[in-house]
Amino acid sequence: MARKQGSHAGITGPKVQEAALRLFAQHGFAAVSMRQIAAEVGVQAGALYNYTPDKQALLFDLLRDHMATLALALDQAGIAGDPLTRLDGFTRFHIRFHLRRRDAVFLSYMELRNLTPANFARIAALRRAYEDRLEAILRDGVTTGAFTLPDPRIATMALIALLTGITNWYRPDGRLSEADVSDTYLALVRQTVGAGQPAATAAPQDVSLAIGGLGA
Amino acid sequence: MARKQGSHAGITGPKVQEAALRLFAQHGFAAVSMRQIAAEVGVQAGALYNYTPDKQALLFDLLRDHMATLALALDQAGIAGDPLTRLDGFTRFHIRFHLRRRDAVFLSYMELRNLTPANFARIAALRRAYEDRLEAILRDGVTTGAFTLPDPRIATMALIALLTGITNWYRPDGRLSEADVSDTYLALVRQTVGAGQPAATAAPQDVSLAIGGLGA
DNA sequence: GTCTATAAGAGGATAGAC
DNA sequence: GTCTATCCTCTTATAGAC
Repeated sequence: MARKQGSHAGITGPKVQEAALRLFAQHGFAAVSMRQIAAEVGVQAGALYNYTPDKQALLFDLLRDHMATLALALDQAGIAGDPLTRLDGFTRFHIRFHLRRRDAVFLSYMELRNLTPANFARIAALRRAYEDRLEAILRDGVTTGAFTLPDPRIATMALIALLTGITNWYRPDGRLSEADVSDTYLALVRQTVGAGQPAATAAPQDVSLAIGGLGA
Repeated sequence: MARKQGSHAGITGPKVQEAALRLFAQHGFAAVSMRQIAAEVGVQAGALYNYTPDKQALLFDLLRDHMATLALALDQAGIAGDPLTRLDGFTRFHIRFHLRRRDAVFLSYMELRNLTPANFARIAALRRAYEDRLEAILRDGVTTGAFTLPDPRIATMALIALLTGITNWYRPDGRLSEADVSDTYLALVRQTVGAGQPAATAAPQDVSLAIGGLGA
């Protein structure tokens, strides 16, 4: 939609998107000029308008593409099974996807305010649809008794914030690999939903082993 | 005495801070002009420079004041006792403080990139000190066996993200009161740290009694 | 598709009157 | 302490050459 119909967008189009994404995330939408983006791409400012009607549309396209990619990737992640298995799958998927798209993640939280109301509504609906995928898992888990949660909707928002917050501190060159982080958060998420180790119900089980196979 | 307009030394300064905070949070630092702030305060743009050397310093002061207020308020919250009690106190404090200062919270996460490196380092140190207060609680809880956590530092970051994320969705006129939210998150946080119900600290003790003092 | 040139204005910050 | 006026730079977006 940002692209003129019938343009033979070769390599410049994608480069514009990539440069805009990086610069908007780094400095903020309003702080980045079209000249800066053009310089990053290696063209003059005027040439950018072959790829976007204006700066606003450039931002909206980035956010919409991010949310669409997220939904598609979740579909393709093949998350199925009992609630705990699906929760594990969602957790790993979310961490992996978001750690690899930190610029887009930051933008999609930060620059919503620069969207028109109509465009904001479209992005918010896409985000809500994603949240609902997690909420469905949590509700199923509560129904089957696998999870203990006071309010599945609140737990959904809490978990997404908890997971997405990784992008605020994780550094690829830090002490932890992505796999380390993913494993650690998997355990935290299980505890958060009350599935801990086979959890509060499991503590007695562990002990029962210690005292001579009384249970389990 | 023969002043063209009234001079309001005592009142204009705070009004500048308030207007800047609101506008920066709403539109972004770079998107707000000094003229906009001045209009909000009710003075001309030039007059703002009686209160700040430049726009940058205005932002830094807002963030530094926010972090200083946070640290002071935490000191005054009188959080003490066993780890679970202190965790509960921290949770309630954090939610209450952050829900009442949403603009400053948003700013302090989103506009760090607009600080000079030196100023960024100062704000980051203040934030780190706050995080460390929670981390100390978690480490104590792990030591006493009250909490079960794979990595207290990661759990700290996870909990702060989980709690601060409330500001992304909570609306004072929504279905939940601040007390509702606080209660629900209290339960979630306890589960997250592996303390389950308040009785979770007691569960191991009960068991240890059952098996003859083998446990803690 | 990209360039140069330019329109039309908004931006931060300062000077000096009062 | 606030005003008006101003400097100079940077901004988005367009026009028309190639």
